Formats: sequence, structure tokens, C-alpha cells
Amino acid sequence: MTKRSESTEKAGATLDFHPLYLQIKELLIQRVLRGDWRPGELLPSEFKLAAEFKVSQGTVRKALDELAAEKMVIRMQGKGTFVAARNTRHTPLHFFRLTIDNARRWQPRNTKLLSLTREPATETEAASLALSAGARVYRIHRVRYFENTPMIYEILSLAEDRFPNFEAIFRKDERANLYGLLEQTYGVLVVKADEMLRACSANERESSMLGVTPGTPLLSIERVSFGIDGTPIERRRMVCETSRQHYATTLT
Amino acid sequence: MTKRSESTEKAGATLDFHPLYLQIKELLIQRVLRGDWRPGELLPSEFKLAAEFKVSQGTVRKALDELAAEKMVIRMQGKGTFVAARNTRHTPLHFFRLTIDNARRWQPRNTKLLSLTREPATETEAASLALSAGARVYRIHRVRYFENTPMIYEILSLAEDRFPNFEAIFRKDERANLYGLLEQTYGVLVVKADEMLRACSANERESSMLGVTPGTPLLSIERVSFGIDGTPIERRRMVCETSRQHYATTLT
DNA sequence: AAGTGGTCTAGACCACATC
DNA sequence: ATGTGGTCTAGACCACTTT
Repeated sequence: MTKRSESTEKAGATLDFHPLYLQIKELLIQRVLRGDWRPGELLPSEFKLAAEFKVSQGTVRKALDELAAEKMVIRMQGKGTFVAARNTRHTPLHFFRLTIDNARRWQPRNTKLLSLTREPATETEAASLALSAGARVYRIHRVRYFENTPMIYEILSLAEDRFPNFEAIFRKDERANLYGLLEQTYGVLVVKADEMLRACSANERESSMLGVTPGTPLLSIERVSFGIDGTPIERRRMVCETSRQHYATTLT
Repeated sequence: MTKRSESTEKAGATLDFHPLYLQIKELLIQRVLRGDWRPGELLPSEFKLAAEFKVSQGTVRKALDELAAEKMVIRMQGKGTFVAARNTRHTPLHFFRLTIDNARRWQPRNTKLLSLTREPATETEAASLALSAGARVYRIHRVRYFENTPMIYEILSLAEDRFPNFEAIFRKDERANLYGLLEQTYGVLVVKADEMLRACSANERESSMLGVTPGTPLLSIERVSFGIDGTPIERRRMVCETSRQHYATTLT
């Protein structure tokens, strides 16, 4: 009796074949998103999971290894495997690459909300978020400060129909981490983001927001973030003053 | 008889303990760098390597899996494992993140060498490259064009004492890929790069190099690249005109 | 002492590519 | 038909953490 026979006995159904360990991985992802275990909590041991799924410990291990590589769980020898605490208020933002010059670590920033509106999507937004014509988006304008000087002006857009009642939920705690909120409220886990960077000149609005003279060179960042199934979640444009901070990234 | 006993029988020597598969991995890296197999060539099968190293096939597999994850080899089911062809003239540059707007694929660029000199390192260079006081660097100035318009002005610096006879070697084929050249000539494999981005205004020199008016906002990229052992290899500052191209990156 | 993840081994069957 | 990597299993010993 091999597990494999279950999938091969239907002839020609090889197209949707997934290795056992990937199926286990998907099941684990679903459970984490459903909140079976809260972030920071201990998962059952490899042997317990293996018994539950009726596979060998090595198969569960391979699934957990991949989840660990993707930072969804953290493995600690002798202690166990834990759900990674991501996107909480006290965790440095996962995708945030702007660093204060000469600073060793993450530098906290204050955020000032300018507006939260619900409007028809622009063409760019519709394209970025894969929306149909006439769809609406929630749009957030805000400014981020470091030590009382404005450093980033950003506009976020989310599809209205994917996040029902978003305004009320967001207003409950405007300082909460957006991705953490989406994860906890809608079970949507943001795992990837594409960013496009360029230099631009501060226009009237941007210069007044950031307290610089019009024409000052600014770093423009356009981000589209994606969920675990690859669907676009959020679009964001950031305009950053980079005389005291820089965008840091490491390539491999 | 366990393999493990070989490392544990010396008491207290646990500090430099490395799992077998990591030792295998290191050996394989050394051989690839030494050129035992050229890029694109087929490695021995897992079983042959296992027999040679006197370990089980599973252990070799784990080493190869890590090398594949790091893009040093490419595994192909049914065919074998190949040395990744990296940094050849026809391979898109591995670390190059600048993309022409609305282009689907890699867009080739022409490079114009302005100068190659040997000079004392500046303070910044010495710090970036971990050089001792008074050390000298090879310094390359060049401009990169897309369709005959200058897009990038860059200055590269390499430690003189780490790359003997660099000038003559570089002059032999000025259009060659630098990292490929370092790999083939010095056995130095560049595997990581840190980049710092910010917006700046074109100064006199930059504006004349890029054919823009002084004060035009430009994207400044400062890169330090590292070898497989973590030592800094090269420092580079790029200044880029971003009205027709952008810096693209994806975060996970 | 007990339980956990980390490593290593050995053998089996599979899908894929080549001959 | 043969050989390759991909997956799965089962069992062993190890180091680490907690009880």
C-alpha cells in the first residue's frame, strides 16, 4: 500500500499531481491562516503531525522545512516549531526597506493618516490590482515621520470588493500594521511584493507634504503586493525624501 | 560505525562541527570554482558522488539541493545536475535590476569605458572593501547606453592586491562581464551584493555624462558585492537616469 | 529522563529523458 | 532498457531544551 497509488490509480490525472509534502504544506498554511495556531504558538511535533496526516515524519519534515524557508514558521532545535509572528505592531515591517542613514537597526516611525476614501479605481490601480472596469478601491493617504520630520508620503489602494467593511475595521486601529490587519481580519497573507523605483522631482503636493522645496529629488517607489495564491492585494505609491535615509536591499 | 563518530571523538571540538552534507557542499563549491566542471557541464550523478565521498545518496542530495537553491547548480529530472552558467557574456547580469519601462525582457546595453586607473583608495572605498590604510584600488569609469542614449554612469573600484595584473586582463576584453572575468581569472565567485539607493541631483559631471541638465533627479545606487566567504569584492556607484527605466525588485 | 528538531542512512517506487 | 533526479518511508543516532 503506497500513498502514491491514491493519485496514480486515476489514469491521466497526472496533471494535478502534487507531491504529498506539498499537500501537507498547503494544509498547514490553511490552518495557520485560519488561526488554528496563533503567531508565536507552538505547532504539534513532527511525529504528531505525521500521525494525524498519516504520512511519515520525513514527509512532514519536508513540508515544515519549506515553510521555514518561506519564514512562515520558525524551527528551534529541542523546542519545537513555531508559527512566525509576522506583521504585528512590534515587528519591523517585513517589506520596508527604507533605513535611516548610519542606523544599526530598525528605526520606528510615526504615521499620520490624511484620508481614507472609497473611490473608483484609476486605470493604473485597476491594472495593478486586476480589477474589472468600474470597480472601486479604498484609498489611503498618509505621511510617515522620523523624529518629527516627514520622510515618506504614500498612497495605498485596495480593492473594495475583496475587503468588505474595510473602512470601519481600519478606523478601529489606524496605527495597526496593514498587512497584519488583512491577515487577521480577512485571512489574507501577503507574501510577496514587486517594487519599481525611480527618481522624481517633488511636485507641489509632495513638497508641501514632505516640507521640501518643489523640485527636490525624491525617491518614488511603486509597490504591488501579492497573496499566497499570487493574486494582487494592494497597490502603494511612496514618495521618499532620501537625504537622511536610503533604500537598502541585498541581492543574491 | 557512524560517520558522526569521526567528529565527536575529539572531545570539546564541537565548535567547528559541520554536518556532513555541508562539508560535501563546500567540497563541491571548491571544485566548481576550481573549474573541475565548466559552467553548463553535467556533474556526476548523486550515486557516483555518494560513492566518491563515501556517504549515502541522501546526503549528497541535501548538499545538491542547497546548491540548487543558491543557483549554483541546476537540477533537471531525468537528465542530471549541471553547473549553472552564470555571468557569461550572454547571460543577463545577475545583479542588474534596472529595466527599461514597459519592456518584457532583459534589454541589452552598450558600455563605453571612460577610464581604468590605479589610485589610492578613498576613505569610502577603503571602508567598503575592508582595505588597510594606503591601499590602492583599480577604478573604472564607464557609461552604459540603451539605444544610443546614455542611461547609467558608474564608477567601479576593486582592491589592487586582491586582483594582480587586473588591468592587462581587463583590457583584453573590455566588454566582458566583470563578475565572469573575476570568476574565470581569479576563482572569485560573487554571490551577494548590498545596494543602497537614493535620489540625487545631477551634478556637472553626471549631467554631461548622461546628457541631462544639471539638477535633474537621478537614481543613485551604491553597491558592495561579496564573495562566497563573505569578503567584499567590489564597490560600485551608479547614477541612473530613470525617465525611461526603473529599478525593479521583488520582496519576499 | 523525556521530548524535540537535526542529521544520516538505506531502500523503494515514480516520472522523465535518452538510447 | 537504462539511468537520472523526485518523492516517500522507516529507523537510527545526535544535540538541544525542558522537566
